[in-house]
Amino acid sequence: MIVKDHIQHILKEAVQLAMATHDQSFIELGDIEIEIPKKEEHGDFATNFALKASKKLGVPPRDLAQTIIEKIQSLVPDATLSVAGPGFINIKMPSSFWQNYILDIVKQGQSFGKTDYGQHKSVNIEFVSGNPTGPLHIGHVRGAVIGQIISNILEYSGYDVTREYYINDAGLQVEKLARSTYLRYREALGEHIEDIPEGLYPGDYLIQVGQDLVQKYGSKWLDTPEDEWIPIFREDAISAMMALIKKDLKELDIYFDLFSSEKALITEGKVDSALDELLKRDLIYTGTLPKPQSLQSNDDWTPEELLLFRSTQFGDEIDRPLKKVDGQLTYFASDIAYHYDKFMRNHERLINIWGADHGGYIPRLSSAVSAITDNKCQVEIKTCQMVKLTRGGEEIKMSKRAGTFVTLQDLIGEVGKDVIFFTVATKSSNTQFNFDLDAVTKQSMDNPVYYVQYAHARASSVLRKAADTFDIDLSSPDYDLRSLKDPQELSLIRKMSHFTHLIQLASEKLEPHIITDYLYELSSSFHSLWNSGKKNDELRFIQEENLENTVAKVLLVKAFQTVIANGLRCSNVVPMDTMERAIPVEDAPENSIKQA
RNA sequence: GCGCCCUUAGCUCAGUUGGAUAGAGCGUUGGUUUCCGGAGCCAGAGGCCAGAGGUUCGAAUCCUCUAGGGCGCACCA
Repeated sequence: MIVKDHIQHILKEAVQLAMATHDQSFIELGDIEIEIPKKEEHGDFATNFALKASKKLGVPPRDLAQTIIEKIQSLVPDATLSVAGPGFINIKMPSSFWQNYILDIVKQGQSFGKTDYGQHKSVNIEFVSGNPTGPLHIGHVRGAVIGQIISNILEYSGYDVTREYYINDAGLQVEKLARSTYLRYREALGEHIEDIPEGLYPGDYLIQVGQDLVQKYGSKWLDTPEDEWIPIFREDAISAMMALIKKDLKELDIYFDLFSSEKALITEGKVDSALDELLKRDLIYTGTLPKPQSLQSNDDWTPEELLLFRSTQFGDEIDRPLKKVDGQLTYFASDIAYHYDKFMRNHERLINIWGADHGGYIPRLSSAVSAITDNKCQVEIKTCQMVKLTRGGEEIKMSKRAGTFVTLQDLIGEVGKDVIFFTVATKSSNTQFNFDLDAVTKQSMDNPVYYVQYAHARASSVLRKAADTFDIDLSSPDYDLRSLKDPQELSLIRKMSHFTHLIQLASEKLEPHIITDYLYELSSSFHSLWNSGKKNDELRFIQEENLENTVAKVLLVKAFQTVIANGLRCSNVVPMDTMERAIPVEDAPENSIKQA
């Protein structure tokens, strides 16, 4: 049960009773919103309903609020209610309500926070999808983190989630990969290769692949024509690159349910049949594009006949090509087929996590998906801005051309997976932000993820100590929780209760930072309560002379630990029972990320 | 030139879909160890929410314009 929903239910009933009192026939008043006040003086829950409805009903807001309050009181006799300010209704639940709530949390354990809000709808989420032309790098990190956490959150919210990686293994880029690999192959056979030509992939990671191919084939391909070795080298290089990428993903604790191949889509004829579908709907024609606006008026421009999709019918600026002049399919064409394929696999929601640099591509794809699925499916595309990597205020530039990019491996080596996840997730995905290496390495002690981990470890420590000191049986059905009456304790429980609806909120907005921010705040309340135990013995968790109180406190700590652990798991961070695994500053690895 | 996104404390960012006195961390100033882990806690300073209009009981949030930054604008994926 989500507490907020429960309260909303009660409020709804109270409003209906109040309407009768005011002699109003039913009027459409919209949703009754419950909010959790920022200030605790404003109670556990609040609603602005009276403010919103007063005009329609012709009753002053405070009067209306008073009537509603009386009705709520009759439904929940032991709640404390008040009218505040211009007409807010503040609701404060009795201590016993919160005390009993921790039993719910402890009982649910790892399931606490899960709901069936998503009704087991099938969601497909596609993310990372880096080209199979090299290892993952800093440009992929945000999509990886956001996609993975959103997947976790959606699962918690009761969706059936399929994590999918789309491999762009057709087209020009993988051909360039094949050519680059061929050069490394010749190099491994003793030939001196000056420089990897402009436009090919110069990265060192292909050296090993070249050597492996010599092991596999010997000098067999040295003097053969291009069209014989290209397919071989393409396949072998792609699988080598995917092995690298999968290794990167494994280190981030990201596992995909499915890797889909663009090439397979084409060879299986799925692209052709998707285009047929669009043709049936009269959305494809052969025509010419207008002159691009980015060209100057005196630039050369020869219009060409192309196969086009009528994306202008859906608000796009121009119609978009499905085939190139030479008759080859465009990436767009196979992307339509790919999304159609996902739809045909019975996914009800299609989510894509993209870099902001693909923003211009959204209108054409979403219009194509709407068209081909007859509006049964709307693709949801979440873009995230690039992460700017800085050290000491200086930006670390990357250049694919020069091969000077920061790999994900470098980043993991320097700051660790948990730090990456938490740091990236804490920012809302559509803002630009600086990932400052100094801030997360030199001062790693102050890093938010350790703060949260420390709270979890502290809770674990209390539970260990309690088990050593007392023989506590937490399975006994009767607890006296009345000693949990301090405002700090009740406030902590209240915050724990927010977890479930924040998971839902995060799953609606597709925003991981809602969870990581929450974990930080919850941890802060716990650390604060802990320290209050220094001054006030009654707040100490373990009270050697008072078993009854200790049991209550231990349950509180257990509940707290449960919520933090669940939240960390959502954030793809493994909860720690001790802090030993954290990297001390002096043992941190040497800086492997150099200024370009 | 056109389109999308962004602008909140010195720095990095929140702000519960229009609510109550705009909040955290870092940095800074001061305090805090008899103790279940001090990687913690408590207090202070720091704001014209980029700027100007508008919408209404009420705006950081919605609309218009302006300034600054990011991204995109051919058949490359």
